[in-house]
Amino acid sequence: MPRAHNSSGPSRPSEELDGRRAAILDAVVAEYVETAQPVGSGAVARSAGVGVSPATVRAEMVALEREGYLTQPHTSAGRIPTDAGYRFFVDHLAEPGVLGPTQRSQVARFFNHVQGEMEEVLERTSALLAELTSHAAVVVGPSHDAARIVSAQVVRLASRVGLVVTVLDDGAVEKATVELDDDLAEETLSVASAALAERFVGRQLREVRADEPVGLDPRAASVVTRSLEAVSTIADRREPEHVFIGGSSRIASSFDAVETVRSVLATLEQQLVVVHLLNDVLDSGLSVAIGGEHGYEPLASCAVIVAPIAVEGAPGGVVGILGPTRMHYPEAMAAAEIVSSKLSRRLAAVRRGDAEDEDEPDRG
Amino acid sequence: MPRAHNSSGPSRPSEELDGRRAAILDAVVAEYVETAQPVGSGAVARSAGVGVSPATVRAEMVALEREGYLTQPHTSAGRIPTDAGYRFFVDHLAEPGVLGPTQRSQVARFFNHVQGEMEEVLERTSALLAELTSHAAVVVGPSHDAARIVSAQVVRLASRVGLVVTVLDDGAVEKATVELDDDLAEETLSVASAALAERFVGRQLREVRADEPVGLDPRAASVVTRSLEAVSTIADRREPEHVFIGGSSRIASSFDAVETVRSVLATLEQQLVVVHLLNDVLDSGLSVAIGGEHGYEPLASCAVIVAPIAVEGAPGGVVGILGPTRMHYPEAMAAAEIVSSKLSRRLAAVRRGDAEDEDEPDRG
DNA sequence: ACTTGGCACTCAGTAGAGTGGAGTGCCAAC
DNA sequence: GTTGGCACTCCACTCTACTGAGTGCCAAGT
Repeated sequence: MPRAHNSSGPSRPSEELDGRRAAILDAVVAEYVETAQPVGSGAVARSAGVGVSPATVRAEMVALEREGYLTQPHTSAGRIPTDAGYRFFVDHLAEPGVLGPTQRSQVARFFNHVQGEMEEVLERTSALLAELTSHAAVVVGPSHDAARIVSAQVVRLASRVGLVVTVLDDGAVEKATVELDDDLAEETLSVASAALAERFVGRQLREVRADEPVGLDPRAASVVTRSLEAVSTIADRREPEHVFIGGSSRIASSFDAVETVRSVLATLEQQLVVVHLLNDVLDSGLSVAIGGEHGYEPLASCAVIVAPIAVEGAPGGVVGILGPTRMHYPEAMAAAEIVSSKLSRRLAAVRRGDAEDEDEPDRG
Repeated sequence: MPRAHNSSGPSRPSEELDGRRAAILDAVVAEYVETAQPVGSGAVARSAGVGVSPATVRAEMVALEREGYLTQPHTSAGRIPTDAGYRFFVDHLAEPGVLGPTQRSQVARFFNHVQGEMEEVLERTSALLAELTSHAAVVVGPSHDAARIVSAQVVRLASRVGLVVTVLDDGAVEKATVELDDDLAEETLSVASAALAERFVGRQLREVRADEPVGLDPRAASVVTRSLEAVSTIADRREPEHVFIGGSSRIASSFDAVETVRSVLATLEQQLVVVHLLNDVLDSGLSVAIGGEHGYEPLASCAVIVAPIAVEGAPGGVVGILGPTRMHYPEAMAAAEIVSSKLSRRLAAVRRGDAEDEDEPDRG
């Protein structure tokens, strides 16, 4: 968690940098994030919190560069933070971000008014987070891994087409088409449906495996067998989570190299990769992965912010922000934080069967 | 439908341009699509099918510019086709495109091997079309407007949470959560479920309206009422079609102005807009909308190619390609054509309950 | 009556020179 | 240890000149 930086005071305990260098790094990051221009010693010396002359700043900047926190695009230019520089900033310098009142009320309004099934809520949440931060946002829903089947049936769609529909206790619905014999009696279908239910309910999807039903009309048994096959296939193939990506067009505004834009977008298109990325970052215990810290080459110029969703204590997915390393970290982290926590409460409330949880009025 | 152009011969009947001008326009389009550079009279004169000197070409180009088919970036540059120029090219000059053998076998292999529910097939089809054309691709699934409910039930997810699940005869499944009274008996739920089924089955989703159930245990009646409400809400809100967009990252490669990329991507994010766009183009009877022809400002530098999906004669959605106006129209149109027709057959086969329709082996 | 080669002209693009200025590293003085 | 001074570097910008692709026009040719 970020700690407050000492903007003026005496030396503050720090893992690697004395107070002055830290303040200079802080100033460089702040300035560079704002202007996107290399920051010179003059600007740093002018900035509040650094009470020394440009010459002194220069000497310190040389040290910061030697230690890997800053870099120079060319000899006679100012400095730019390296990934390590941003990392130090995030870990030791950044004050906890706060959202503006407009944004806060936007979040409150959203969660007070949003309705619909979980998928829709997650989708719209990703759009909200993108809007809040002006970056691309990702929301990964809770895993269905542990969900149990509460209902299973097979219904007829057309004379030779049936649909197996299973409902999971987390609200997910899975379906699979099965071929039916042409002259299958309605009654036989009901028998098969009942047999399916008996066999499925209470189990997890992936526990469903093909076996030979016994003691059934052979025609019904055939339907059951096919249904089992179909369901076990989808259980194998299905992705365990739903991924929703919002605001990916904002990637275009974040980078000026069109090739970077393309490769980042291409990566976002691979939803599986995105899920893995977020989970990797989460597993590593970080809330931010900067530049190369996650091992994903095409996203080397991106920073990823994650915040876990927790539904009643259990991990329930993750929200993420994907932007350039030159990013307003505190604000973005605050946004991820508040959205994930609100979303967590929301999902828990839905699961408990509460109506709306009006904890905060939306003013504004 | 495109007709063959006369690459050398005598005057061919044309709506607006005599053979030579048409040939020149053809050459300009072909060259510009290839090189992205303004095309000069020299290059045109050199190109096959135009047997005149650069001076003559220049004179004709002045005419073509006056008539609105060509434009000049600046005085001493070559010419670029206008939207009208592309339009004439598509309508009168372009030879019907053919896909390369690699692409053809790619399509065949795809449709022979793809499996899963319709949503998955559509999603992957959009990726296929994007891959084939190197442009963004859109697939809009069949409308659910006419679908009838074949099954409806309410199941319990948690003590106070129920889920209404309706299955439509086109294979779609809709769901809506309902709040349950805390101590609702299992049996009452079954009664409500049965009542729901009785009331729903055979109707369309939007025909479901709240009314007072009679002759029921009041607690079951309350469940039914709430379920009716929930379902009629989703019937109102739901989008009538599923939209799948593939390869949107390719937008980044198509334009060099980053602002164009951003605005096109932002438009693609609004799925509803995309559906309307495609349907508008389809309704206008075109298979291609170039530049400003569709009225969508942010896509003014794009061309849209559409091909309807027809399932057993009825309209069943649409596939689309979104790229820059400077595009290989014949090939893209051919790709849209073949994918939509294969997809149409595929969907019809699923509906009939056929297994796989192996009409063409995949060679290579 | 077209077509064509010739010709003067236009103008984007490039290369080179020059300049300004932001920023640096170093050093001597404080 | 800090600072002002200073020489230096080098990007960014401007200005100029030049090239060359391409044009429009016109008079001569078929």
